[in-house]
Formats: sequence, C-alpha cells, structure tokens
Amino acid sequence: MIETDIFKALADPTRRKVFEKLAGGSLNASALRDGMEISQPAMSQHLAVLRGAGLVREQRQGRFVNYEVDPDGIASIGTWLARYRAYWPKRIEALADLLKDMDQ
Amino acid sequence: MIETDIFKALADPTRRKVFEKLAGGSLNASALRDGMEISQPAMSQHLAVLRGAGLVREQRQGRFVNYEVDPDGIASIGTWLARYRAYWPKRIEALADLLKDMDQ
DNA sequence: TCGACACATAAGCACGTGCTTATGTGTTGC
DNA sequence: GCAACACATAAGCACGTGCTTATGTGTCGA
Repeated sequence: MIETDIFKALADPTRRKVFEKLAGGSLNASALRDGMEISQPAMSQHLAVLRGAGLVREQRQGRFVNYEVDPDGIASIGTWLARYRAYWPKRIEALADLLKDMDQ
Repeated sequence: MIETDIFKALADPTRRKVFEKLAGGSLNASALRDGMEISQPAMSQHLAVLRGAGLVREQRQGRFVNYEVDPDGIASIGTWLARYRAYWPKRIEALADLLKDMDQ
C-alpha cells in the first residue's frame, strides 16, 4: 500500500525535517546534511525511503544528485485526508473543500 | 512530537482500517473487531496507539468502551499538510487563496 | 455474590527500523 | 589515468513494533 509507505516515511522526525528543507527549494544530499548532525549513509537511506514513498524525486546533475518535493506524494496525503472531511473543525473547513476538489 | 505519534499510528494498515471504520460512526472495541481477523488484545493495543496519537477518543458506556474519531487529530494532519501548499497543483492553489480570503 | 462479559495490561518473541562502519559506483578536474 | 569527490549499498547491531498467550480490572445480570 502506497499510503503505508507515505505514513511510515513521515513517521520519522529526521525525514520530516529533510522533507521540510526540500519544501524550501531543491537541494542535493550534501546540502541537506548541513546543520543536521547526520552521517552521509544515514541521509542517503532516509532519502531512499522518502523517494520510495513518492514524497521526493531526484535528478542527477553531474556528480551531485538534486532532490525535490514530489507533488504527487503531497496529493496522496490530501486525497486520503479528504475522506475524513466530516470530522474537520469549522476553522479549516475551507481547506477541506479544497482537498475534496483535489480528490476528483 | 505529536506529529510523530500521528504518522506512526497511521503507518499501520490495520490501524488505518480501524480509523476508517470509526469515521463511519462510533463503535466499541468488539464491534470494531467484526470481520477483521484480529485478536482482542491486538485491537486493544491498536486503539491505545490511535488514542495516544490523538486520532481517536473513548467514552465508557457500561462495560463497553465506545470509540470515535477525534477531530483534533485530523486537524493536526491538515495543518501539517497546509505547510506544503506551495506544492499543490496550480489550479488548487488559486482556489485556496480564494477560500482563505472568504474565511476572513 | 458469583459467573460471564468487555476490555486492558503484561511478558515474550519474531521481525522491522535506523544507525554505524566499510566499501562500491559514478563523476570531475588535474 | 588517477585522485578527490558525491552518493549508494552492504552488513551488523541496538532498539522498536505488533503479534501471541496469560492474566488483571471493571461491569452486568441472575
């Protein structure tokens, strides 16, 4: 199940931090490590998990590999979340309408 | 981190199925087990995880414990997801701005 | 009060996860 | 070509997770 991969990937705080960094713009693996006390293999493994979940996609550029947010992953969460629209508080009802629209 | 608990809870397919059942209306632990080849302790443990994540809340009724979706949990995912609005499809983003204005 | 019921908790076990160190693969510049 | 670099992969290990069986806790009806 793709949803399982997505939620598993996001269940790790380090991976969520990496994902949030990428949301600010595409970065290569080394740049992602900056200020993040994490080894190179660990980062590589985390990126592989995020990529496998469809949350991130990569692009080779010379000897660097550039990572960026994959909108499809975000959209998957949105469609999943849209199923529980009935339980959303009024305050973010507008957002729920939005996600419902994405679902079609 | 509460987000960690939420995503961890939803990373399990059985728990997502339970959550979806509850989205259709509140049920007690035994009713949740119907048609779900799962032991009583396993269900109890899954419900404890969902409850700990704030996705579900309980209510004692006699010797039954009624479970229901907790809107706060859903809202948490919504607000997290909202941070990545920039990566939603263009068409959706425009509508999001519109709805945001309407909401104020 | 006592047995049946609904559910929670404890302990043990198989398997998964995230880290480490070590090494492999592909690219760049000299 | 070859050394340096950027990243991936492999293997091993500590710890977490989800199941099981066994037992505890609270409630109900007779």
